[in-house]
Amino acid sequence: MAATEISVLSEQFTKIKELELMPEKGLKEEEKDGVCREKDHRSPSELEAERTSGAFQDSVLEEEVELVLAPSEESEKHILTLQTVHFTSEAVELQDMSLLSIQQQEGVQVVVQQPGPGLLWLEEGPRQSLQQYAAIGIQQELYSLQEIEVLQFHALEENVMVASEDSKLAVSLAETAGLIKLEEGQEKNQLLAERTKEQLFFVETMSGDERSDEIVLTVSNSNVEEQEDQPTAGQADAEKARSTKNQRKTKGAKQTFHCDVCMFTSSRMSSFNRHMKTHTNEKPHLCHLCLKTFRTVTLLRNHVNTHTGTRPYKCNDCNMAFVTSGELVRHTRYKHTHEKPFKCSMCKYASVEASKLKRHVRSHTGERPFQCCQCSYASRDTYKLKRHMRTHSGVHMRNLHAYSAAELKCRYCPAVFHERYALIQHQKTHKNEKRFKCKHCSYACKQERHMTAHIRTHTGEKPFTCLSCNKCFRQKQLLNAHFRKYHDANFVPTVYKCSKCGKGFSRWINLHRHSEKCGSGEAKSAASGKGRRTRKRKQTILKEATKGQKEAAKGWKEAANGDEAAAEEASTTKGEQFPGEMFPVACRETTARVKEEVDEGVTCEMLLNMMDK
DNA sequence: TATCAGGACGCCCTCTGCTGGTGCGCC
DNA sequence: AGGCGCACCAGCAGAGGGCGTCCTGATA
Repeated sequence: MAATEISVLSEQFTKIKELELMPEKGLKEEEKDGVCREKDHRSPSELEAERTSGAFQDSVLEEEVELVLAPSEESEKHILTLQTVHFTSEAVELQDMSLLSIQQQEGVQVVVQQPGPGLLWLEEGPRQSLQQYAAIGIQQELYSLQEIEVLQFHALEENVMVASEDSKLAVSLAETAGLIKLEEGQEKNQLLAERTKEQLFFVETMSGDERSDEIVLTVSNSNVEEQEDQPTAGQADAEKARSTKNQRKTKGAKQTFHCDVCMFTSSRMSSFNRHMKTHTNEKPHLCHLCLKTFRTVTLLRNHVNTHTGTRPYKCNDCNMAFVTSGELVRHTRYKHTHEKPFKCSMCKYASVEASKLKRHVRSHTGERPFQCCQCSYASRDTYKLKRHMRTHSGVHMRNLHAYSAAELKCRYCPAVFHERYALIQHQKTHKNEKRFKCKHCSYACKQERHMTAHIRTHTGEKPFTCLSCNKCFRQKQLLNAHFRKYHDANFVPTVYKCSKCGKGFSRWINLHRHSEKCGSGEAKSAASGKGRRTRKRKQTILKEATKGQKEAAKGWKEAANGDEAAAEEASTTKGEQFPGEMFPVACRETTARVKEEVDEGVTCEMLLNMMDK
């Protein structure tokens, strides 16, 4: 193949600094957000740059350009990074040059159009001159970008004859890269190889082909001085943010702008520009009430509304009001319409918000992405991890005991603190208030559920009935403990065993009491064993329970078969065989539950298994 | 360019279940 | 005195509801 001859012309030259492209299938090196980038494929050493070295004089890298080529509508994106350089020489030869025009916006964004096949120029003013032309190559040997699997770029040191291996370009480069030479006369665009700083960059595109006839370039506004100076962190972010990878598709098609900092893409320049501001710390809008700053006027306005209490969006169904319309819509769904558009595919759960469904799904998958850094605990959402972290006091110390210049106000009273821990402790004094007071006695407690349970000591209500033995309890946890102990064959009780005499105790405190007199240290073991009286009693209960289970199961089975009357009769009459007046009620409820589950496909065998447990 | 509508994320809360400790009274 | 059941309580964790805030697509 013949080497590419480069004709370079302008004072300002746009150099292809780096090429990143999405290759054909199977060549992907990295794929993110639909963009696959080919990285760092260097040229072979024998590349010979036959170029217009004289045209390159004192070139200076000035602007960085990134180019995305869109060979097809939606699929692959070819990304180039260009840099503009300046040339003192105005010796320009335009023959064999392809032309690209660049519309520079605010010195940052550049969109490339293609009036001609290959030359690229900057459209900085109303009048274009050769000095503004940036060269992108051309020559006789042309290659289709679509067929380039590996692109390699070399910079040619200006005014230096091709001598180094690095500057031996094009042909072998192309060969190595798998370029396929196009026949002369085939319609094509070509960005030409360019020579500067011992690197020659080139990229070739096809023209007359919808796959390549539109290109978008973005030029950063960085300059040599900025590059030499160490920018501040914010500046660095901003500069990085300005470096984008853009894409322009076929005529009339949408452009896509890619953020180089995050995975954001947008087809709108305005949205893109607005997004880029999120990568800077620029917050020009100041709240005159608290001096807090905001990125946008809208955010400031919403914030000021929190000061003034202005909540323009009022709920028609209740007295709630909100700052934004979205809040009102969401509130309406939660409180009034109960519309839950996000439905779980694995259960009946539905939620108002997508994030809630996402969180819920983790209960199915078991995913626990939030790992505690101090123990093996992992949670399914951030809040639980945060709540868990309170159990690690060292974290606790750093977060809670640092001095806070800002006043930390108690949410329940006017008290103010400067230490978060003090605030929390103070607020606990409010929370620890025993707000629930019994109207029958002097008992008071902090939790309503405890008061509910306490009230039952006055009313005698025992709403929790054992389905197996009909024993009633005031608290569900007591019923559960009872059921495990006497009706669950798989239940293995914890036994606290005296290490001296071997006697077992069901509770540690009893062992402790015993050990004080026995002279042994208390030991905890899982050995079995109960008092004789207890064992005998348990055996009796189990015997009765087994009988009751069989009868009840019969009723359930009949219920499962659709014979509600028989089920009712079985559940009630058989239940009367056992002491306690609540069994029939409980059994009826159970029968109803069973029927509901039968409707969902639970088999009789499953029910019997449930009963056994 | 400003604004609206809606999504995404995070925070905080409640409800609930479970476990374990403690104290008391009865057998 | 030992054994046991019950009542009460604290603490942790699972699940989900509700809302504040920020961001973005669409549009006037």
